[in-house]
Amino acid sequence: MATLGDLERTVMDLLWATTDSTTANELRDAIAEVPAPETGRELAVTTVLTVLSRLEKKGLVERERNIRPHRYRAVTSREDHTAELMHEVLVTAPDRDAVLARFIGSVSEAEAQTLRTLLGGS
Amino acid sequence: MATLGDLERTVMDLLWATTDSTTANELRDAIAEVPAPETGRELAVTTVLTVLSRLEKKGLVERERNIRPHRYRAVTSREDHTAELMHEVLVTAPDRDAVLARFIGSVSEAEAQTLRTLLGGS
DNA sequence: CAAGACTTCTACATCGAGTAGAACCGGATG
DNA sequence: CATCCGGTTCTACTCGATGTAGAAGTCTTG
Repeated sequence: MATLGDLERTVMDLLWATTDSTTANELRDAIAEVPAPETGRELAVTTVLTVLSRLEKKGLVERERNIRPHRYRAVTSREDHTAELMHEVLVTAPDRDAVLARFIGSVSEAEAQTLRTLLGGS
Repeated sequence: MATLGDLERTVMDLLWATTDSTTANELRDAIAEVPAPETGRELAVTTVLTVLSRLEKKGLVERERNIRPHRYRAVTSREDHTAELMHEVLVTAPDRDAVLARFIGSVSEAEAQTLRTLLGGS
């Protein structure tokens, strides 16, 4: 299961935050703005590029290589990715129904309502 | 989010497989029986103990220290643990409803049915 | 073709996890 | 009580993932 490090996570969050592609430089600047990193330090662009390459290898990011400042973007939406992860977790247990039962108990009433709607039919 | 290594996972699976507590030695033997590890090798007991300590630190395992061969057992059931993990994943995304929508689409019809039943009321 | 922008290579530190020997501890036993 | 032994804790080493970035290589464009 693809676990992400802090920086990788930050980058993905930024990529997920926009629909269009971004360049490594733009990302470097954006990262500096993120509140999290105590001292909103400026990372070296190469650092960002390394992370992007790793994320690309993990299949989470893809880039346009034909144009010069390569442009990167997330392969899947954050929602799809998250849902996929949840499913991966679900199938690690043999008794899925039992897990779902516990899971239902952990979501808010509003979310339960959403689920009822989604499951609507038959 | 508590990620487990292969051996840690194997140990948890064994602990989850039984309701009563176990000793490090019993676990060492049980691990040797597990098919997975290519060569069902015999690990050193200290290895098992180290893993158990780490799992204890992670809050997944607890032990009886008063008796001599300490006896270990999982703190929560596999189902509870898995459901908890799923929830942790869910809340990493801002738009939970959207994630749930995608998630519902990824479960089998049988599981969807289970969910309908679980969500029953109102 | 040279300069600057951009990318890839290489490298190192840190951390989690697998693995286990060395040292330590507490109860059984002569 | 001194000893022995199973059992536990300490210490340590390796390996892979991740953060981080300099050095070196490669386009682009004037």
